Amino acid sequence: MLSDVMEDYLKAIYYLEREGDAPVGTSRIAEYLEVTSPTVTSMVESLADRGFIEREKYKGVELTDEGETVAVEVVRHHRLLEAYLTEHLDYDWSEVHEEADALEHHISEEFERRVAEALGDPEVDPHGDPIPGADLTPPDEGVGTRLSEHGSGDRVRVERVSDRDAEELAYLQDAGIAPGIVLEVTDVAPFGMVTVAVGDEEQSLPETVARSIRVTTATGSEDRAVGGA
Amino acid sequence: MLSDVMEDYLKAIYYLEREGDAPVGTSRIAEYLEVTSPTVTSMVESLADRGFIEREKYKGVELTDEGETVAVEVVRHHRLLEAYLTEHLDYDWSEVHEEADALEHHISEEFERRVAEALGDPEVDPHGDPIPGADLTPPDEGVGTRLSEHGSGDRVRVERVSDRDAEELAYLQDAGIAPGIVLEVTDVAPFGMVTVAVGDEEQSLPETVARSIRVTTATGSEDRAVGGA
DNA sequence: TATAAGGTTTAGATTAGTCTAATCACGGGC
DNA sequence: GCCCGTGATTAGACTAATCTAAACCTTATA
Repeated sequence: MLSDVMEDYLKAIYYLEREGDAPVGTSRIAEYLEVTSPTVTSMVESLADRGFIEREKYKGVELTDEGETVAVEVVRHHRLLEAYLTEHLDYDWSEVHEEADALEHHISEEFERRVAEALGDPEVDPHGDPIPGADLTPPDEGVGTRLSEHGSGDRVRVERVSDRDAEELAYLQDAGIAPGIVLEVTDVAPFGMVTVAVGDEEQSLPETVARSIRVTTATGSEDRAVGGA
Repeated sequence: MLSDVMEDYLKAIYYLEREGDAPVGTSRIAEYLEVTSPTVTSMVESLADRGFIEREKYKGVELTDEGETVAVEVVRHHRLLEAYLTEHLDYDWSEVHEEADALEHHISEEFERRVAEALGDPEVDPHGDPIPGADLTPPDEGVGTRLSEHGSGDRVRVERVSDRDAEELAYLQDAGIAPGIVLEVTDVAPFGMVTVAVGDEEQSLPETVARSIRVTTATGSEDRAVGGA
């Protein structure tokens, strides 16, 4: 069996492959998981020995198909749990991430199945992240465009926000920005600061935050500032 | 923080204190947790150092108040999970134990609270085991008497069955024996083999199984072979 | 093209949890 | 009251995951 820690490394590599360039370097993994580089080096050696990643020394790593399947299963667990906690245990979408992180390694196939069934096999979790299907095909993680790529006057619908940072999530929730919400970019200032109109309110978002929000162009029929599923 | 493993040791000592004589010896813990005696010795040293147990060398161990509180919290998690899985995720009462064992160490206070609320703060889990309250006062684990102590003609109501052995549980479920069921002892054979009438069926139970079933004397008003909550 | 900077790996140590083999303690029976 | 068996502990080793400090590649640039 695979340890929790190994699963965490595979999940991290999965995210990092999709977020930046491949191959994924030691220090990016180290930063993401909050461990030191030598720790990552020794861990990726084991993962390569066990066939979950391809590794080229001094270059970086890439998931093999087998490693990707493991990562996708953990991601499926995570996102199903986020959806379940929100839908059936009255959690707020901004606070489910940590709970899901703790539980994702410890649920059985049976549990996964029953939770998926209770939810009616949803396609996305409360943050708008796609939930991989039971066949563990990697989902398309790149829906829409980054809010940071838009300019003044664009009306967009929020598709997806990052679930990783609790502080950021609390801020977004407070600002009324969530998946399904339609907003309009009113200004882009130096350093990428983006100002958006959400309903009657204006909010300014630092570039890092705007980059982590994925949006699609809003059609005229959609209501401003009204959330959807 | 306390590791999963340490929590498992405290939970094991909690059960063993209530099941047999105190203090609890090394080999009983070793057998219960399926590890070797030297492993237990070294682990109980750490637990004693950290104040969770009193230890007397060559004699055995006993939980301190602090250790007992930790054990009771884990037990609360376990039993709430068993109840939740049965009630809300359509699990069968005979198959929830392992899932609860895996999850009990990883749920937050918040999760515990929300699950308890969703269930309406139940007093017992699906096996009839008492669920400790949020204040973590140790519950009375000794309800009723053991089925093995009864003789021919006794009509009793099943209060509680052990949740530890999946095979035994499957057998009992198949035999129609569950908490709430009323049955009548029709025979006690050598080696403690107990024969009981459950509805129209007769079932013979080995002594070890009969000892793990706790019952109370059935009053006339109760229906035979009809389960209750 | 030589070198310095930045990232990566090696070396060596630490902690937690486990094991086997060997030694030790305690209590019952002669 | 001694001896022996059962159970407990000590001794020593191993694996997984982590760290710090030091040595090592790679690459960009001067």
